Amino acid sequence: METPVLGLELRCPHLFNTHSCCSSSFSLPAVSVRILTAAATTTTAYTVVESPATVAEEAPRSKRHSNSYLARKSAISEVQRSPDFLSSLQRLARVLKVQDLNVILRDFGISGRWQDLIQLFDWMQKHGKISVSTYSSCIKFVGAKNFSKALEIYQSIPDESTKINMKRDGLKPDVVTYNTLLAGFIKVKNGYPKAMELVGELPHNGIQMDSVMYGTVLAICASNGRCEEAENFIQQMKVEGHSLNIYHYSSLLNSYSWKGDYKKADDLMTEMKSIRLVPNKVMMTTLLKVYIKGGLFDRSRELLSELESAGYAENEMPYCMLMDGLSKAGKLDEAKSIFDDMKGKGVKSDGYANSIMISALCRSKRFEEAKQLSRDSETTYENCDLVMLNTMLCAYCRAGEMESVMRMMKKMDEQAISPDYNTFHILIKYFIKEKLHLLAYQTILDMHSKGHRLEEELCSSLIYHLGKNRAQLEAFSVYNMLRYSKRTICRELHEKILHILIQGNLLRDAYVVVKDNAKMISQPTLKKFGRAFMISGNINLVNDVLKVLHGSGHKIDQVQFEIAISRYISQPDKKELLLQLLQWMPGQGYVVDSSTRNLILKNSHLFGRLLIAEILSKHHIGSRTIIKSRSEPKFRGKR
DNA sequence: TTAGGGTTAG
Repeated sequence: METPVLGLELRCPHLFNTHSCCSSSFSLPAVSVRILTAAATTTTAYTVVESPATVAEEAPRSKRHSNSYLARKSAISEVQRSPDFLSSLQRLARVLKVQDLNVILRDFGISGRWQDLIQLFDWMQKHGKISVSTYSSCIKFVGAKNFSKALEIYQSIPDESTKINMKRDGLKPDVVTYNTLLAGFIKVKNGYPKAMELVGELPHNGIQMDSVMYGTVLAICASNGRCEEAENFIQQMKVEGHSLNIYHYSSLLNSYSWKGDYKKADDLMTEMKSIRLVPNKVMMTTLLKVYIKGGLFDRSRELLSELESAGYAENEMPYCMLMDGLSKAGKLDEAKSIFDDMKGKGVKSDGYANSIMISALCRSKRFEEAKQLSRDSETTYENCDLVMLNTMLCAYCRAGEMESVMRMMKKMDEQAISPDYNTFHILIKYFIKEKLHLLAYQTILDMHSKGHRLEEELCSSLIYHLGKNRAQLEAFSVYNMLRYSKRTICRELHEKILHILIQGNLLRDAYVVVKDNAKMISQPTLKKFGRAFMISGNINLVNDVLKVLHGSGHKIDQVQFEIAISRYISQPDKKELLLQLLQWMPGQGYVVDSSTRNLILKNSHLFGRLLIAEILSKHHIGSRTIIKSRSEPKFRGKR
C-alpha cells in the first residue's frame, strides 16, 4: 500500500483508520490529531504536510505512535521554535533525519527566516544531511531573496545525477530556474562573465533560450555596459526567429547609455517605431539618459518636455538625471534652472533633487548656497536617508558650520542611522581642517572598529598632523591600522612615520618600522634613525639595529659605531655586547676608526686586554683589506 | 522568470 500523505489522510480518514476502537467513521487517526495540534502551534501549514509523510516511511501504521516518531516530531518543533536553533539542532542531530531537516528548511523559507534558512542549509551540507529536495527548496526560497547565495547553492550541487534527479522529481533547473538565477546578475557589478558561464551550461541541460531569457541576458549586458554583446544577442534572436519586444529594445537602448551613443539610440528608436512598438515611459527615460550621457543637453531638455506632456515626468527622476548631468558637465546654472523649474511646477520630490543640487553647489564651491539649501531640506524633508544626510553634512562641513555639523550627527544618532564610510570620511576631513586632530583620531578609530576600509590619503594626512602636534603615539596607531588592514601602502608613509617616531623618541617602534620596511626607506632617513637609536635607543637592541641596517644594504657610518661603542664603554656590564659588535664588524667590512680604537684601548682593562688586542688586530687587518679593495676595482675595470 | 532613472567621497 502506498504511503499516505496527510492531505489525503485528512480528507479520507476512514481509509487509514485501522484502529477498530475508533468507532466513529469521522474520527481522525490519532497521529493526525496530534499533527493538527502541532499545526496550531507551529503556525505553518507547510510543516504539517510533510511530517507524516516522512514519518510514515519508517513508521508502519501499526506503530504510528512509536517513540522514534514522537522524538522526531518534537525535535522538529523544538528546532523551529528555538531562539537559538543551531544549538538545538546540534543537540538533536541524531534524532533528525534529512526529511525532517527539509521540513524545517521549508518552514524557515515560508516564514521568511532567511538567515536561519541559510545557516540550516550550511549545517546540513557540513553534516552531509542533504537531499535533492534540500537543494531545490533552497534555490526556490533563497533565489527570491539572495540571488548570489542561490547561485552558490546551485553550484554546490555535487553531481549531474542530482541535477537529473531534480528534473525527474519536477524540481528541474528548467528555463525558469535558470532565468531566476540569471536575473540576479542584472545590476550586479561584473555579473556579465558569471552570467555567461551559466548561459554556457544551458545546452548541457537541453535548455534553449526563450524570449524572456533573452530579455534577462540583454538586461545583464546593458547593466554591464556590454553594448556589442547585446547587439550580438539581438542578432542571435533574429536568426532564431524570435521577435523583439519592448524589453529587448529597452535593454539594448540602455546599453548605449554607457557611452552616450545617441546615434545608435536614435536609429534604434526608428527601428522600433517601424515595427509599431510605441516608446513608453521606460524607453523615453532611458533615451533621456543616453542624451544626457552624450552631452546633448538641448535635446535632453526637449525630451524632458516630451516626457512632461506624455505625463511621464510626474516625479523628480528625469529632472534629477538632467540636473546631475548638467552640473557634472560644469553647467551649474543650467542645472539650477532645471531645479527651480521643477520646484515651480510642483513636481513630487523625496529630496533627491535637493541632494543633487547641494552636492553640485559644493562641487562648485558655492558653500553658502549649499548650506542654505541644506537648511531648507532639513525643514522640508523630515526623514532623510543616509546619502541625503551625508550630503547635507558635507555642505555644513565645507561651509564650516560646526553647530549644524553637530546637529546632523545628533539627528543620525536619534534616528538610529549608522554612519557609513562616507560619513566618517566627511567628518574626519572636517575635523582635520578644524585642527581637531585628536577628535579626528578618535573618529578614525571608530571607523576602523566598524570595519570600514581606511583610505590611505586620509590616514596619511592625519598621521602628518598628529605628528606635527606631538601626538606621535596616535600617529603610529593610525599607521598601524592602515598597515595591518592588508593593503600595500605607499613607501613615503613608512618614511613619514619614521621621522615622527624619531622625533618623539619612540625608537623601539621606529625600529619595528625599519625592520619591516628598511628597503623602502631612504638612506638619509635610515642614517637619521641609526644615529638616534645609537644615542638613546635601548642598549640591548643596539647590535640588532646595526645588523638590520646593514642587512638592508645601508652603509653604517663611523659616527654610529663610535656612539654605540662609547655607550658600551660607559656601561661595562654590557661588555658581551661590545665584544660581539667588535667581532661582527670586520666580517661585514667595517673597522673602528683610530679615535674609537684609542678609546677602546684606554678602557680595555674593563673588557680583558688580551681579548681586545686580539679583536682589534683583526680590525687592523680588516682596514688593510678595505684599503686594498678600494683600489682594486680600478684594476678590474681596466682588465 | 525579462526593460529605466538621481545624490556623498575636494
